[in-house]
Amino acid sequence: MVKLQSMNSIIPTANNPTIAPTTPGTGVGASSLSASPTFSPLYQQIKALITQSLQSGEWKPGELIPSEMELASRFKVSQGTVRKAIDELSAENLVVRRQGKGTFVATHHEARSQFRFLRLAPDEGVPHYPENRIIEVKRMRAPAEVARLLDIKSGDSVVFIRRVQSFSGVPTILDDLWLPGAIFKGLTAERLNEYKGPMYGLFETEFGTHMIRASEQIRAVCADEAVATLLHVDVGMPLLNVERVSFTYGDKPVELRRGLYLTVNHHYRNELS
Amino acid sequence: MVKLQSMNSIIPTANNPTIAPTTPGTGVGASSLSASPTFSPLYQQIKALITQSLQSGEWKPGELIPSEMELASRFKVSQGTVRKAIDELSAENLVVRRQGKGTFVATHHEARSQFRFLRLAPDEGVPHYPENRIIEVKRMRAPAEVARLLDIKSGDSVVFIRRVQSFSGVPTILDDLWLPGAIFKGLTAERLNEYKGPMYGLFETEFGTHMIRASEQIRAVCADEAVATLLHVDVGMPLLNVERVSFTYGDKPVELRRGLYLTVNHHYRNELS
DNA sequence: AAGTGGTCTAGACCACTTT
DNA sequence: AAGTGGTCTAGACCACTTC
Repeated sequence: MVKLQSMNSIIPTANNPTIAPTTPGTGVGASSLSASPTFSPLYQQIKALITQSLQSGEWKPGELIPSEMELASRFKVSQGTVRKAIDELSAENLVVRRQGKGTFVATHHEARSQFRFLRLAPDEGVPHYPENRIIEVKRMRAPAEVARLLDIKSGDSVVFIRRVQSFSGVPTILDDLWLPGAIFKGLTAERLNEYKGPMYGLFETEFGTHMIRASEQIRAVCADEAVATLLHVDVGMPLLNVERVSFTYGDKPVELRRGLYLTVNHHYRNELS
Repeated sequence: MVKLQSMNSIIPTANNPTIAPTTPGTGVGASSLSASPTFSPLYQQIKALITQSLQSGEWKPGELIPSEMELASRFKVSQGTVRKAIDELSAENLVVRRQGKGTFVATHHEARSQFRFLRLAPDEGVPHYPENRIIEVKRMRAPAEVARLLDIKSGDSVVFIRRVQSFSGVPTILDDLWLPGAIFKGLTAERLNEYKGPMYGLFETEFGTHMIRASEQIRAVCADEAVATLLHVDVGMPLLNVERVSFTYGDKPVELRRGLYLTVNHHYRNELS
């Protein structure tokens, strides 16, 4: 009996993993492995395999993935093991489970996930999505700092976007974005302007790049003249400076964003738990 | 056979719940319940019971709770059901599992959880805990806004604390705190000053109040004269204004905190996922 | 060796959705 | 009725810690 599933290195890049079934019916669930330095539970390996399929585009955002039973039979493990793998993927918002329907690949084209990456909420009333105005779109060579954060080479092509978002007509967010040119070919101001809805939805549909997580650093700054003009505020107005790096599958950085938030009638909301 | 565990209202405040065991050996895991409007899975009820014991102080922060087997036998359910309940409590940071040792009640007296509620990190170098200087401690009557957020009556007694926290001698955080006087009796500047380590650790040990989560609203503001003096910065310096309400078991608010963060060499870190 | 949590399986039934 | 995920149980073995 082959029993190799407890080595991390076992999972190959090829399609047919060496994960072996365990003797069924006897209750010998886990294989008889010795203490190995790189122990990885079966469900983690299954999780990695499913993630690979997500990354490779085998199942696209919004699509239904195979049922737990189907995956269990594909990977030759029990349904419970697949379940535990999907549990974690669901907790990380990579997939969404719907009882009675199945498990779907997470997508940004849903009201449900609209506010996962937009933390600015009104002081009064219910959150709603801002209006979008594209100020500028251009291609440029990546400055050293931008290149470092996007994990590309200094001088590589990047797409620069500047936009202003407004709530009920009041300019509130000034965003500067830098995107790797290699991924976002053909991104124009027109495309951004005609597209209604969250930008990450467009990235997902048009450029096959699904953002799965982001890391933000927040500081307080004062508006300079250029910023003051765009946000219709006085020079010196205190603003939140939110620097974000967004990642797609495989923890690959694919967006750098510097947002300036006017927090007179809004606040950045965060839950600590 | 009594089978009532699927009604939310079944869990009494008394110690002996009406959760009934299911027929063992037959594989009839779930009881034969009809669709009930307030369906609550067994493990959720177990979770609620464990939370009650945490809240009542049956098991105090840092202490070992009974093993899964023991809890399973106490509640007359399978170990797997207890496990699922504890899984969630662990995910919510109410308890900490340690393989081979047992499950412990979460405590703020641990390096592990020091930075769960302190999100200000240095731009360079590794995070470390700030030095503490208590500026003022006094009892006062709660203003309307403070009372509202603490869910007490306007005019009720509250403890007010002002402190400055410094990193490597540089004043960086000015905190104003309001605590319900009824809970924090006998809290003095001396106690706060002699105590080394996180304030939530002191609250936990000395006042039996364990913070489990907090909600923050962040804005950008400018330093006024009083603030500028305390933080050794110029008037008008942009600062993060972090308003926090902290909760203990049962989602009861027990702390209101307004922090002003100097973000010249530090930033507020947030992971979006 | 004994006890703890961690993993894995197998099988049953429940709740929900679609056919 | 059939298929999906959700819950519950029972039992086995593994990894880790303590005695």
